[in-house]
Amino acid sequence: MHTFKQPECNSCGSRVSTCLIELSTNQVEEIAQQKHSQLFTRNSYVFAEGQYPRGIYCIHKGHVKISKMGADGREHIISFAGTGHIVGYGTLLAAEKYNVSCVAVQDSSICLIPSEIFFRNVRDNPAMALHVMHDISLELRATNQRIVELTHKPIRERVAEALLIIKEAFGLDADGITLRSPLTREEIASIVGTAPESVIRTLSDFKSENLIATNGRTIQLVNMRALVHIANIRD
Amino acid sequence: MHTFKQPECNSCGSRVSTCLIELSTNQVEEIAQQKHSQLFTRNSYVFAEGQYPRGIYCIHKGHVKISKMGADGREHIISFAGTGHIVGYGTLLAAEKYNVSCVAVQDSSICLIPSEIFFRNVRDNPAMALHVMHDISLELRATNQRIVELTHKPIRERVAEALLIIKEAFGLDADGITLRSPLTREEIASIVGTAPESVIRTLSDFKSENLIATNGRTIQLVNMRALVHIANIRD
DNA sequence: CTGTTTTCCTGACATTTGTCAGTTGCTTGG
DNA sequence: CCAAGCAACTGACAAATGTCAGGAAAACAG
Repeated sequence: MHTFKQPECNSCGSRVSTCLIELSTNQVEEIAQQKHSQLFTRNSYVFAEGQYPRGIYCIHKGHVKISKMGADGREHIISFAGTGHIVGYGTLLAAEKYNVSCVAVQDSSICLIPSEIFFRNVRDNPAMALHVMHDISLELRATNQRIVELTHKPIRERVAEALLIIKEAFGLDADGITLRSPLTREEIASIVGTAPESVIRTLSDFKSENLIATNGRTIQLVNMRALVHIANIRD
Repeated sequence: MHTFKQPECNSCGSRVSTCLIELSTNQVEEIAQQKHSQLFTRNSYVFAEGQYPRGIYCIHKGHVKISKMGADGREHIISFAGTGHIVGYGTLLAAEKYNVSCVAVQDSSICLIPSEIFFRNVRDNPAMALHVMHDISLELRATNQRIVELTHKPIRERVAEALLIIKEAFGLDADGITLRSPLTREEIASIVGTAPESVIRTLSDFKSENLIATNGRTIQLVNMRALVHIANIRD
């Protein structure tokens, strides 16, 4: 978690997949000079609930989870972000302490862009401002969706959906079925909002129905179509 | 639900409690001329899931619920908005169909501000843009909070919390304890994310513990401090 | 490679919550 | 003001999920 060779902003995925696409070459150059880059190992905190934001975080390489402590002391994973994504602008714009934590789930290289330069660009650049609003609004939509799913779907459906969420976030191996995910069963339970045992049991069911195969922590999606059907998505 | 005497923008609460506070007198005047005002009776839709947004809605007087259909066909109430609030800008900025519905829970007078004029002001007025971002970010925070509460708290805690949410949204009568709420037990269940019977049972418990009193649909918060404690809020 | 630790998995059981049926009591519209 | 309809409430039961304990397997550090 110490400073290392700085990633290049010009070749960074965040340049093309986020609101930073609205900036000129000069403006990106300015960010490149002011950013702070760090390597985060698995399970180390990028930021934590209760801290004050100091800027926004560009994920140059790797994956993080956005999570939050429940009243029962159990973690809930709200979402994932990976290479080329930006996290943390919501809280910065709300001018509040973080109410979620951001934790690396793989060794990840992540840059902090200080608040000041972010705000300046948002204020001076309407296209960037609209882009940010657009992204936050999409996040809000996804979160609303999630509320209803977590509240009204039985565990079997939610576990199937969690597998699809993991696939979206981490992708598949070359074989086209093996999840590229470092997540433990407990972390999957934190997506689903249940106990690890319930996840394990449901995965065992899926296995005996030949919908998935497992090999230690690794999961293979054998019958994706059936999983989509079970997940009962209608969006 | 037909056109009627137009409310005055200049004396409207939305002028002072929302992003519209950032606009000049002239700009407000322009909105006043372009807005469409309607009276919505209880249970009538302001907008519905799946429709395309045509602008943002200022609640001049009344209350609405923001809700969403669950996969099980049951309604889930995500939030409330009342006099002086604006709803619907998230979806407009996301440039998507509504993924939530907005329904009047009381007879309400609500104005539609067309997309075009809203976007023009957001684009030309950085202060307004920042204000909008701020508000959406707060909404996102609240929604994240809600996810964890709904997923990790038992029904008793969630019902207590729902009573406090209703108090925040609708306020109390002059006696300082009677909820000014038109909500049915089923609607409360839709906040809590459970069956109406479970809500009724929990309310009966609260009643026998002298935390609340009821009179038909009406609820009185007799021991607020205890309810806050049961709700287990830590924010 | 090997021992140690963590995670995965299973079974039995307790608890919570949902469902169904039926009664009572508001409340609302003619 | 009265009647019809809807909402509130209760009890008994079923189903889903959480909890606890223990063994097997995998991951990891040295």
